[in-house]
Formats: sequence, structure tokens, C-alpha cells
Amino acid sequence: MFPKLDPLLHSELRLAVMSILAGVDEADFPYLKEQTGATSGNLSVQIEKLSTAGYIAVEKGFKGKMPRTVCRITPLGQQAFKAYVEALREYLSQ
Amino acid sequence: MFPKLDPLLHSELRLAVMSILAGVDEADFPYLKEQTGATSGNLSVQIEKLSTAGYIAVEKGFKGKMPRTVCRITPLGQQAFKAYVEALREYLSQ
DNA sequence: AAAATTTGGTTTATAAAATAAACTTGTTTA
DNA sequence: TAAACAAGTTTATTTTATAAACCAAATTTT
Repeated sequence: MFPKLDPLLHSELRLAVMSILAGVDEADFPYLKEQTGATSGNLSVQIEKLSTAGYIAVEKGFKGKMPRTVCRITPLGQQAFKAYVEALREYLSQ
Repeated sequence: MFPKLDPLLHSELRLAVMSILAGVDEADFPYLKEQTGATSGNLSVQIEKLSTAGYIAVEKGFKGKMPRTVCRITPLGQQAFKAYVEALREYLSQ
């Protein structure tokens, strides 16, 4: 039967963010914004949710004098992403 | 970049319904309900949405004296399902 | 044959989510 | 120093997903 899809990942923007983070070491806020085409507000909210779930780690620092938010996927996040992809396959193949 | 995901298909239950209908000639309401594990209400609503979009055709008739709702995927629905699967791949592979 | 139960749904209400708009804080540039 | 910009956050609005309640007809039970 159809496995339950992790609702945290079954979201267009959060999935895009996770997809990016799964492929790079780290990514900052402006980069994620540009790559996803999302608005700042939406991105901020979704990053917060992923962070709260422990799927990503968010580090706030400075680049010169400007604030800089850097995101990384966590082992838990990688695991959840992988599980989501596998669950999804059940839906896509017949 | 990340293609926009068809919001009509980016729904757990609607995707499950489409997935089933993509693999069979037709399916009735009780069968879809059993296969998806959804409640009648939820299933009814989502079938209505897919039908309104033209992704499935719904035929209401009788099996003996009992009402029977039969669903089939339409060519438009097949096309949309295929496009969704392809769009999703962009999200899943890195 | 009445009453209770089941089948096959629909309608309505509620809770959660996605998204955008507005706002904040600090920095750079004209 | 005033205007514009950068990097976000907070708040508000709209949409969704989902479940709960309901309904009508058929079937089964007593």
C-alpha cells in the first residue's frame, strides 16, 4: 500500500531546500532564496520548520558586518530525505 | 532550477488515487478507499477536485440496486501525472 | 415487518499549511 | 545625512487537507 509521506518534506519549498542541501556542504540564505525563487518570508518560515525538526542546522553569523545565515543538512535530515524519496517511489511507479 | 509542482497532484491522497488509476482501467470508490486507506469524506473531496480538473472521469451508475462510482484517468490526467513525475525528479536527484 | 446495520457516498467544519505583505534592524551609497 | 539596500523576521491571509457529521437507500437481524 501507499506509505505515509513525511509532511515536513512533502512541501514544495522545503523539499527544494532539502534537495539543495543534500547536494552541497552548506548554503546561505541568499543562495537558497535565489535557487528556489522563494520570497524571503516564505524561506525564513520553512527554514525554521526544518531546523525545528532537526533536519537542518542553522548557523547565524556575520560576513563582514552583514548578518549571514548558513544552513546545513543534518544526518537526521539526510535520513528523512532518503526515506521520503523511497516512499515517493511507491506513488510514482504504478 | 526547480520546476513548479502541479498543486493538484502534489497532495498525498490525490497522488495515490492518480497512481492507482494510472495502472488500471478503472476503479470504483470502495476500491480506491480500501487501497488508499482514506476516509470516505476525504476521498470524495479529492475525487471531485481531480474530476473538476479533468484529470479523471467519474461515472455514477448502479451495481444491482446499489450506487456505484467508477473512476478512470483521462489522457489529460495521464499527461499531468507524467509531467509531475518528471518535475519531481528534479527535486529528488541532488 | 420493524428496527438496526451497512453501503456508498456528500456536506460542512476545523485544523494546519503555504505564501505574501508588512515590518525591523543595520549597512552602504549618493 | 538621507535615501536606498540587504538580510531577515513577524504577522496576516488565503488555501488545503482532513475528519466529523450527516443522508438516503439497501440489506440484514430479531
